[in-house]
Order: sequence, then structure tokens, then C-alpha cells
Amino acid sequence: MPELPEVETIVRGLRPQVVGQTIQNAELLWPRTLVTPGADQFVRAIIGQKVKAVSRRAKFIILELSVSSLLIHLRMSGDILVKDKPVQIERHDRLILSLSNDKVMVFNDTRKFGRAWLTRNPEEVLGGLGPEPLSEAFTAEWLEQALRSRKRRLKPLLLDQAFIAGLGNIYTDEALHLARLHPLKTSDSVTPEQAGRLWRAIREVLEEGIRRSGASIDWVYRGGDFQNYLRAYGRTGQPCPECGTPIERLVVGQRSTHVCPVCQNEEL
DNA sequence: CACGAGACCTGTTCGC
DNA sequence: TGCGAACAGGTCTCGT
Repeated sequence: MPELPEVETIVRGLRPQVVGQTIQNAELLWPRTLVTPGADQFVRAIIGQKVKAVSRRAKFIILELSVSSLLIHLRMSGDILVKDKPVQIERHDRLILSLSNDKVMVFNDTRKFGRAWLTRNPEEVLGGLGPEPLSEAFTAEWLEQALRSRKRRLKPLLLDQAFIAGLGNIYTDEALHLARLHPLKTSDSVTPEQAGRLWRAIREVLEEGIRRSGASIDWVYRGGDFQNYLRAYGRTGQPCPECGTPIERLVVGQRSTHVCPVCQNEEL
């Protein structure tokens, strides 16, 4: 469910509740959630560590602890909640950390796709990621040249976390619509002018997503309201906000894709 | 290298 | 009403 803006929203909410706290206990309810280390070693290693900082890289949540880092990826249905003690275990709770401030941090994940890593070397997990789209490193010039150096359809390329990190299905459709580029357009056919539009569009949709605290779709509600301002995603049959033409749905790289056939059609 | 299909999971909505 | 199919904000692995 979460893309960069939703993860950023979660991180901002989490930070003041867990930074400075010591982890007093850990319960792993679904072993496969943990990639590394093994369950026993994980519990032994994490107890007693203090949370020094909470940050985000792409869609990963990073808890910097005293001696290692806990990385969490929410994948499709993951969520992080902080509750007061005592807590009762809920339906899809996968990992529970008990904190020194009488609160618990709960990783709840209906579909069990979410993953966590406890490691002294976060780079082993994060090393392959592309640039952060809201960082200084992500410039229009970089994007233009990076697009030209590949020969891929725009949508799957933007979803590729090794190319650019943090976009998911919603924000990719939104950025392509805002940039007036078709998801099937080949990356090496993008002109400098179009690359500039795409660069700006990516930043704009992500910044708006964060400003609106993310999108709340489906049964997992997080308080964000970006879903009320979508241009294309999930709006099949509804009018394009620019030209009124009904938005069409197609499948690209096995992901449902939403496009205005008029605005996003300067020849593929 | 680029792409499609299948896995991994559970829950909700759609269509007949 | 019932019931199977389709679909869901992600990513990995395999085969062509």
C-alpha cells in the first residue's frame, strides 16, 4: 500500500514516539517477516537497544539502534502502529516491539509481504536503490541522461527501485499524467523538454502526496487525503482533469495503469 | 538487457 | 443470494 509519501508520513508520526526509547522486548509472530537474522538471534540482539533515530530511504523505514539498524519494508499491506501498554495482539500483527515509555510498536501486515531486517550493515539492503527523487542528486539533467541510456517503457522503468527509488503504482501514474507522457513511451525517445516535465512532475506529485499525508485507499486508513486529488490513478471512466476525456485503464508490466488517451499521446 | 509470467498472501469487490 | 474471478499502494525469480 505505501509509496514514498505514505512511508514518509508514517516515519514522521513514528519518530517522536520511539526515538530515545529502549526496546525491552520483541515478539515475532510471523517468522517469515524477518529476513535476517533468525528469530532467536533477532530477539536476543534487539532487546536492550535504544532507538537513536528514525528515517526513510525510498520505501524503507530505518530505525537506527544502538548497535544495529532495523529496516522495515511495508510492501503492499504493511502498517506500523504505536499503542499504549498493555496491548492485545490483533489479527495481522507480525512483529511487536515493547518500548520503555509504556508503548509498543506494532508491525501489522495483512498480506504477509512485508519484511524486516536487523543488520549492522544497512547498505547491504539499501545499496541497490536508485536516487531519492526529492534529493539534490535527482536533477532534471540526471533524469534526461538516465532515460536516454536505457530503452524501456516509462512506467516499468519508473517503478524500478534501482532506477529511481520510492515511486509506486499510484505516484507513477500521477507523474506521467502530469508530465503528459504515455506509460508505454520508450525511455530513449524522451526529449530533454519532456524529461524536464517528467522530473518536475515526479517531484510535484510526491511533494503533494507528503503535504496531504499520503493517500488512504482501501481498508487501511492512515489519515491522508491525497486520494481525493488523483488525476488518473483509479479514475477509469472519469473525466481527465485537463481535457475531460474519460481516463482509460490498461495493463503495463502486470500493473494496472491509468492514462488520458488525449493528454498523454504525443506519439509513443 | 528488457519483458512476461508466476510466486508470495489475504481480503474485498465485481460480474454473472 | 451465491460463488468464482478479478483485483489490490510491492518485489523477487525464472525463462525467453
